[in-house]
Amino acid sequence: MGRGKIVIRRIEDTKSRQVTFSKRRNGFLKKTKEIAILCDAQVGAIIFSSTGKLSEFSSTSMKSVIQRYIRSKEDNSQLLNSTSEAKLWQMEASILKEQLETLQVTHRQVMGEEISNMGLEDLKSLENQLEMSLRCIRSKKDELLMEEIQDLTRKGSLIHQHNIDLYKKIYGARMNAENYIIEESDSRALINMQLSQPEHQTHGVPTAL
Amino acid sequence: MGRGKIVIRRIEDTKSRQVTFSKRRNGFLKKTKEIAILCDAQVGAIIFSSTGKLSEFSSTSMKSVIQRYIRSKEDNSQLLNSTSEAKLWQMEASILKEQLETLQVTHRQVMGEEISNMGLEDLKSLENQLEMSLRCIRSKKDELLMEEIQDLTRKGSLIHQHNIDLYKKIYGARMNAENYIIEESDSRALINMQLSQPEHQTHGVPTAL
DNA sequence: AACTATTTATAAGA
DNA sequence: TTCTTATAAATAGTT
Repeated sequence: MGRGKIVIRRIEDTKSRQVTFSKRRNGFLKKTKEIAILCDAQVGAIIFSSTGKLSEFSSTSMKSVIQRYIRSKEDNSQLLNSTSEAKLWQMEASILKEQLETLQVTHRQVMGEEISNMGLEDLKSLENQLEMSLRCIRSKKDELLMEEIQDLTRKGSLIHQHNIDLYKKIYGARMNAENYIIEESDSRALINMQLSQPEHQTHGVPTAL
Repeated sequence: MGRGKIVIRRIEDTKSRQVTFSKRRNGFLKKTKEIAILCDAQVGAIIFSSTGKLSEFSSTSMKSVIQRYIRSKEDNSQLLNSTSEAKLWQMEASILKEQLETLQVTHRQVMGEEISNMGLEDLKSLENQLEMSLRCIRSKKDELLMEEIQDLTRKGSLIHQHNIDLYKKIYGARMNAENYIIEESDSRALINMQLSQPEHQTHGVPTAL
């Protein structure tokens, strides 16, 4: 939708983030109006830019949209006094939020982002940890590949056996040693063709049978 | 943006209004997500179809968007009664919980744990991602190491220069070429001793000065 | 803010 | 609802 394809991830450069924001905000608000009019829908859209500026559109009043929204979320469980219930959920939410934020930072670091402020020791231990993970993951991957290979080998043997049986049926007792050897090599070629279908990236796992 | 141009007015035919709604709703929610991610904006979008079905997207929790919206309107923050309040906090908690759990699973996978149920493709892409992270982290580490080396080199030069000055003071004009060379080599040895203090694991970064 | 080459969304049809 | 395809619209990169 522009000169080049982009991936949807946070634009790091502040300037271009703001430019993109104001372009897309226009498009977004336009789309919001259009769906409201075309489809006779009740919409409310609220958007705060990263600099904190508010933009909004609502087909009816924003208040009515929000109130309808809240009503639609209400179910029929009213056990606690709603004020204390609110407080309890609020506490729960704040705990969860904190956990989430901590984990998000860790995760970004593990993904190699947001490492500018990390010290040498932290980087070293992160590196070691990732190396360990990578070893686990590769070994699991190799395990799966080996399983697949074994599976294919088993299938190959079955096909091979089947071929031998077929040849026996065709040539019966007349089959001599010379014929058998020739035909066996042909049936092996067939098996190998069938086995070559799944494409693998190998990691020291021999694909040859 | 389609086989033909349309004018933005209510689609009278109920059937095609609904079809258009569900197509445009997808696009709308997609755009909402994109602007939130790309531009680091806080967005909330609420949309009721003409049949009354609710769809929504919010970058943070809808509650927090609505609350920020209400605050930004700078007046009666008593738009919500405590029942709605409780409901919104409950929603917030459940969203956070879900996010946390998802991220926890991802994180354990990245750490090479809980990979038993992963498929080959997922393992491959995880492996690639970790390799990329590792490259980022190592390059950051190397950068820090290089800085440290430069710093030490600078300090070393200063010490060296200081030594030369001391020798000059001691021997003054009497200093001959032979002496100077011997003493200089001694002062280099001293510098090298001081530089060898921090223990590094090297990654293609030469430690030799 | 404008321009424009591209990508993306989607209207119409199946 | 989902897919396909021709076309309109949005927008990324550039000026």
